[in-house]
Amino acid sequence: MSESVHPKSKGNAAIAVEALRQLIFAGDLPAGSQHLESELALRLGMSRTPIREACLVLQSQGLVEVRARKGIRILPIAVSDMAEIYDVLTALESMAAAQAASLGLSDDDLAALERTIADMEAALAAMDREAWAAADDRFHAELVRLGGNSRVISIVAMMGDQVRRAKSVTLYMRPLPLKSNKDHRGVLEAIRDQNAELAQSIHKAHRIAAKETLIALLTQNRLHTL
Amino acid sequence: MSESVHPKSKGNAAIAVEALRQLIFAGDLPAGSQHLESELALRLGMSRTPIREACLVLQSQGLVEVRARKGIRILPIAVSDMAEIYDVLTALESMAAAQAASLGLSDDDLAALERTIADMEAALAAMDREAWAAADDRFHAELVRLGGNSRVISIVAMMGDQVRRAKSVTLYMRPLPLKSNKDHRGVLEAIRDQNAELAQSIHKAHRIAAKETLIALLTQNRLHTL
DNA sequence: GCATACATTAATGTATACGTTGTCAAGAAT
DNA sequence: ATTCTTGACAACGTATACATTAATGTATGC
Repeated sequence: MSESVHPKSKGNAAIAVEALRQLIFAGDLPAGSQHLESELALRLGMSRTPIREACLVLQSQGLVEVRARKGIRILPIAVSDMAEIYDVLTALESMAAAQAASLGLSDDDLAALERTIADMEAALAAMDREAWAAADDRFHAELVRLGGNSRVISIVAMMGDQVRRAKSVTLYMRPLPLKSNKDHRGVLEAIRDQNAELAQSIHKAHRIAAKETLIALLTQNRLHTL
Repeated sequence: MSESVHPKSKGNAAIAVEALRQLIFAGDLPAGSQHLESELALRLGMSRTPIREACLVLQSQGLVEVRARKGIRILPIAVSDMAEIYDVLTALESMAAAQAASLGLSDDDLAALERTIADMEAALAAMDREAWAAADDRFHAELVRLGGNSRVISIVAMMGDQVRRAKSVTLYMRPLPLKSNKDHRGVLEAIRDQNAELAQSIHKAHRIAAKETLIALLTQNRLHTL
């Protein structure tokens, strides 16, 4: 018996996690809004049990807060939260860059990273901001992957989800980040040269600049919460 | 019906999280062992529902792994895991030290940190390893608290739980860490002097040394998993 | 008129029953 | 003898019914 073509092997709880994440990112569940378990259960066409489990997962990822008898609250992201997140990313990614450099990676290992940079350059040339942001995300994810620390990878992945919300808001507010790619290439070269110190310092400076740019944009535009 | 005298205000799920954590740390649920939900439910005198939720929480904290139809598996901590954890702690705590230094904290704010150092010195004088380890934990927790980044605080708290397991094993293998306190005092002084760079570099070196000591002990004693 | 105490109610937390699915073993076929 | 098939079982995943609890509204007393 052919099952459906879709891999149904995911349980309803996993589906709920994905669906709720989508709803949050799409703005269907606005930041600060509160929702009852039964409401979400009805909306997703399943019972409360998988909804509860999904909310626990999302809570552990810092996206929502479950409060007894007050419903599930979509956590707003304040400017101070973005500052905290960027600081964590700065520390962990810089370390990952240094460790990647000291691993003596082959050009083959670095191919994926190089491709993300090429993609960013192509996106810049086409002035395609969405494509640039997507490639930039891949660059950071690939960088920590090369670092080889699985805990860093998962922490960065989680926070990356939250950063995406803020970046999507500010994406069309700022000039095209032409300078940014110089940093990316610099990090790549330093890793290729096994220069850990340089890789770390370039990436750290890059992240700090990105943080200040983002925070300046958010405060200037009175975007206190996202 | 007087139920128990215990404060019932915590839900059963929260109780289960705490109880399971205790069982894991006490070794009643050995690393690598697998346990059915119904077994744990019976053992803690509650139904499967709060047990399931507790296991999800513990899984998000990296203590266990839930595998369908295979039971809850207590994750063993390999030496490579400890290396990863220490690297993360090094990066985040060093940043916290730097940020604490740049905040211009008053002596009052630093009192708690200073007390943990005093406690460590007292424990060393009494050659009380357990007390020293407890005070050392408090030192690191207090340091990141002063850093003021709530995400760093929670990440460090989570990983601290896992480090405790490894430290308890090696606690009586190594010489008393007499040199360690020089570092702690150095970090405190640097924070008081608002010397961010110095605070960061001292703490970073301290953590790297601690990592190498621990890993050397674990490998020498063939403790591949904990 | 205001405050306090109590009743109501609505939403979460928990238990349990049921469906679903992977595992494991026993048996047959090659 | 080994391997493949098949079927029963056992554990999880989900739904639902129930208990618990906190918030809200109402009534009463001061």
